[in-house]
Amino acid sequence: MASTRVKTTKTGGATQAERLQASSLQRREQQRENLRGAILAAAGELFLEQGYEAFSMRQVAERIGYSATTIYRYYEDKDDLLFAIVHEGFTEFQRELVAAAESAADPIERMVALGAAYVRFGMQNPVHYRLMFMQRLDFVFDQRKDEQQPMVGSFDVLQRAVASAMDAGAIERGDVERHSQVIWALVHGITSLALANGGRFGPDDVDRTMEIAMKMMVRGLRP
Amino acid sequence: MASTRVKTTKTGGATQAERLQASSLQRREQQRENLRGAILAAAGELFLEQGYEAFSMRQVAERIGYSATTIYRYYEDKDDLLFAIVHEGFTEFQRELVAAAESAADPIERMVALGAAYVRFGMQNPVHYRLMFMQRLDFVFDQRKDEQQPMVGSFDVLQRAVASAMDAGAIERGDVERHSQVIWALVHGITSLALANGGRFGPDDVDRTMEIAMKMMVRGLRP
Amino acid sequence: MASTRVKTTKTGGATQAERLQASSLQRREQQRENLRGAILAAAGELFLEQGYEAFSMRQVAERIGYSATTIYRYYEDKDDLLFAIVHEGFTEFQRELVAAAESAADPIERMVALGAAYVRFGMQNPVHYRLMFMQRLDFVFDQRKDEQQPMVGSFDVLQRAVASAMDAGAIERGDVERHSQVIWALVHGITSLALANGGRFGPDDVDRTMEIAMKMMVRGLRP
Amino acid sequence: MASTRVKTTKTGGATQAERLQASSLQRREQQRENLRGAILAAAGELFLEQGYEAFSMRQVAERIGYSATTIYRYYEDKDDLLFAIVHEGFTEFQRELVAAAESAADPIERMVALGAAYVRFGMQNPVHYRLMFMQRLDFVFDQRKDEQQPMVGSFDVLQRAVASAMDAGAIERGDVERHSQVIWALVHGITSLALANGGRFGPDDVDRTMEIAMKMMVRGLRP
DNA sequence: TATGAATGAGTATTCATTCAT
DNA sequence: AATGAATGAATACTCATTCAT
Repeated sequence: MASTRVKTTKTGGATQAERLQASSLQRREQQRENLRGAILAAAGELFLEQGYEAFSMRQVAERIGYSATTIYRYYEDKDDLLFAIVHEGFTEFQRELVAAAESAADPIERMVALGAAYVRFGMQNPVHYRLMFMQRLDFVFDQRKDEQQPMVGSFDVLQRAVASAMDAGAIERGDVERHSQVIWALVHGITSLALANGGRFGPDDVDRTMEIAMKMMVRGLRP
Repeated sequence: MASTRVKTTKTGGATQAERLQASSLQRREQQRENLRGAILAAAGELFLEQGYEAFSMRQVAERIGYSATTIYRYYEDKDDLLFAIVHEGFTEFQRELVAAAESAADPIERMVALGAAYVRFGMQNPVHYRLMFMQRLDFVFDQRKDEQQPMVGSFDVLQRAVASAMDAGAIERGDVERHSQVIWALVHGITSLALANGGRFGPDDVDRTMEIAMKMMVRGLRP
Repeated sequence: MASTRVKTTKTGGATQAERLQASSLQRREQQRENLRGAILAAAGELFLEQGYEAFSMRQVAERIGYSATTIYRYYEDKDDLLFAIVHEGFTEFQRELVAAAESAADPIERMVALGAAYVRFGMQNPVHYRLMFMQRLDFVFDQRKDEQQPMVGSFDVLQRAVASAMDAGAIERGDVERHSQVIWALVHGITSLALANGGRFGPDDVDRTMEIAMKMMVRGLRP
Repeated sequence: MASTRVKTTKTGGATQAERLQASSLQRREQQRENLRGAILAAAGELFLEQGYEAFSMRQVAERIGYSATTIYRYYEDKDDLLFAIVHEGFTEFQRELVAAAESAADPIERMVALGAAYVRFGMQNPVHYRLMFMQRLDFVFDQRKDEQQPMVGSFDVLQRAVASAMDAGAIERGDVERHSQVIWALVHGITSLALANGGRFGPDDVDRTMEIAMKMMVRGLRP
């Protein structure tokens, strides 16, 4: 019935019909984004609780109280939904890396800050990290998806830091991409081992390990 | 016997039951006593061919020509069997690390040799590496399971190398375990990124990346 | 508009809804009035490409860039749409039979020409033939649906040829309808076996078989 | 418990254990064949009631009161089960053709008897006929399955009849296989049209049509 | 006139595991 | 020591169709 429509607006301007249509469209868009978001959120939760293997479309559907079919209106298939989670994760990841990069003016300090931010993200979002960097690393390198590519963007942040450190003479000159890979490998290694080690590898352990690692990195790359 | 009847009534594509019956004849050649070993071997092969997700008890059973039930006599459940594969992988891994460690007298060279051996193992046994270090890293730290612990043993090899390098004054003194972790993290990071990157990360790339990494490590840890 | 937002948040593989939206722009070119015709054409194509089992309303809708719901405005349900395809097929079928009938003045030659045209139609429109004469033969005899009945019309062409052959004394007198049925059965049998046999029954085989069949028919019906 | 075992046998001869094992095996075989048969029967019924499209593994399972999974112990997949139905049909079909062939000594009469038997089978087993000759004609020509091939066997019966009619000079000499195809096409055409026509094509109609068809065939092939 | 949203029912198939023998 | 039988639960995904707007 029209009752719901009346609620939304009532003031002058355009034709009533036009206003109705416009707001109706907007509402639909809103609803669509809402549900899309709700699915994503539910998927994230489920994934967090049950892990990669147990994650299933049906359970996501049940969690939001919609039929399983409905999900397919919003996400093409399971991979598409998982990809969305990964995408979300990388967006946040990139944000944190950028913030870290901006937090330090000194090239060396910036690199260290980036390393710390990387590991911190992993420790604070273990489920996402696992999905992003361990279970579905294929998404990261899969160019076909995602034009904005926060995956690549994240790596770029690191690469730029390395490049400017080289420019500043803070570290020895060399292949920027490859040096970045080495640093990435180092922090990724620490993070994934820490995550796997679960209980026995507390925040303190990570900090102390990182201290050694960063020191090694800085001294090892010095000109 | 009635058994032939079954064959005649049903032709063409074989039923599960029939496939079992057929392979049952073939299997007598196989050792009876070390059926446990045969299962493990078959499981390893299957795992290598199909990967973690596709690995299934039924297929292992079919491969050795025993009923699925039989496997449960030798391995408690799927995880138990997977653990055995991991264990086997670590045994080989340890062997290669030990060989690498023995190949070099100089403490620094030994550490570099260990790093190279680590990465080489990953590149040459990608399926096992993924299982051991990425998919089921939990096994590594799961003390309850393994008494001989080649997992821990492998790490010890590294730790000893680090310790003796410190003793020899080749690298700065410090917490041996933690330094070892950093090195492990570095090579693990490189290996897992290389594996994930699949096509775009050929042997040459790995070599070049390792060159930088090892150089950074050596210089970074120098007293 | 918010519509662009949808596009940006979600990238890569398109959702159902998005694919619809995209093709919706494209479709304006299409005729509005004879949307019914456009649907039919798309359905025909799809059916031809995918076959009976894979044919689905959703895919038809997607192909013309309208929502699935829209189709239901023009066709009651799936069967109704399929019936329309069959109807179309029979219209063409009748056209070809009529042409064949008119191509020969001699009564016997005309019957042979009809037989040849029948089989040719089947070989050249295998998908439609299967639908019309094998999968949904029920449509042919379903009086309720069609008023113009090109199905019946096609049969009439044959019946008239038989009748005039009888009148001319070219074939023995007898029950026209029944004689026509026999001839229809003969050519239908040949066509359907040829279609089913797929690869092994090439055009040459059909020709040679038809030669025998037509000769048998002609001699068998001679007064 | 042993109680069930005791029931089976109790008389002398071999070791008790041996006897037990033997009868136990036999019983199992029996049971296996029973269930296999029960599935096939249920599948046939279901198929008969619901038709090809609606036929599903789940429903077959439900009908016999077993879990869906169980069926897969006896039939590899849906096609395998359908094939079994077809096979069963062709076995009966061949039996009836052979009986018809043996019922007549005269070559011409034999051919007519075969034609009649063919059509009769179709009219009396419409569902099987449809599956065998219309829906899954691919099974008939699919060499890979079924070594005994009652499909091919059935056709051989006809071919032999044609060959001996030629030898006896009852029909004109010519390509046996092709002549057989024509005859097959004729009776298949009649049968499938009769089946499709459903109500309006009663047994009498079929008889009268066949009368004309057979007469045409006999006269048309006469030397 | 057209549509977006939603659904319920259904599909074949696979899996790890248990149990009585 | 080994097995055949059986199962329950689960999976992703597709379809025709309805309804309010």
